[in-house]
Amino acid sequence: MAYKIALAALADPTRRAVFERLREGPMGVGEIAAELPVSRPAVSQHLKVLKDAGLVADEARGTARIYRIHADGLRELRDWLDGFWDDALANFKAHAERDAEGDEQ
Amino acid sequence: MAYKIALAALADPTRRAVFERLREGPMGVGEIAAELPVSRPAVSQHLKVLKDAGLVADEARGTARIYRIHADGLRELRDWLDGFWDDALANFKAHAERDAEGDEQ
DNA sequence: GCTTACGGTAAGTTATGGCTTACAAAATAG
DNA sequence: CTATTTTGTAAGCCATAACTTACCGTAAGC
Repeated sequence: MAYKIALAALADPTRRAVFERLREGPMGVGEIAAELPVSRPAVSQHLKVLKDAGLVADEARGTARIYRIHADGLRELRDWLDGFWDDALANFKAHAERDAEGDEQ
Repeated sequence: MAYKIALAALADPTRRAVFERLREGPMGVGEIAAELPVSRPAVSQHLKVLKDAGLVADEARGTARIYRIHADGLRELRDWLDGFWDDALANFKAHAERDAEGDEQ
């Protein structure tokens, strides 16, 4: 069910840039915003969405708030995608076999 | 690069419903729209987006046009997601080790 | 030939959401 | 205790995009 929220969260380019920034490791909000073409509040709003999607986790560190990539949201997205992957392969196989049958007739 | 388009395509609930409808197998536009709460032109527009994302493929069948799930878009999305998955695990592991170090001091 | 069925496209409307500026809250420094 | 740093939140603006109705093209059937 949460894969829907994760998909919506990762669809926005800026939000995806925030997410990819955390690939380098955990860091604070200002640090993320420093190399992005949007304001710090915008980054804060994006992080809220990513957190609700289970894609990032945060931790208080003094007055700062350190964000890092969280695996839960990624797992839900991966599981949903794998289901489609299997269906797509089965679908392709069935389609190929149906075509082969048609050729024989 | 195309995973971005695939993400944006699958973010919309209605478009995802169209896509999931094709899980049952290839079918025409009207057949898809029949059990969805939107008009047939809306479905047609969604299918165009899904096709541009490499998520579906179409085939002329008389006056009808049969759509089916296409594996290419799914593969790009899966590959991108797997990269994040690996990084997230490494990130988690490094974080856990750093915490353990901190406890020993 | 004309009609019917099926689908793509155009134009216009409306709602969603991403961005900015301004402000408030909380923890550290001095 | 005051000032500074860091972040979250509110209000408002504006662009995007999802949907509808209306129309056009195309293939089959009588």
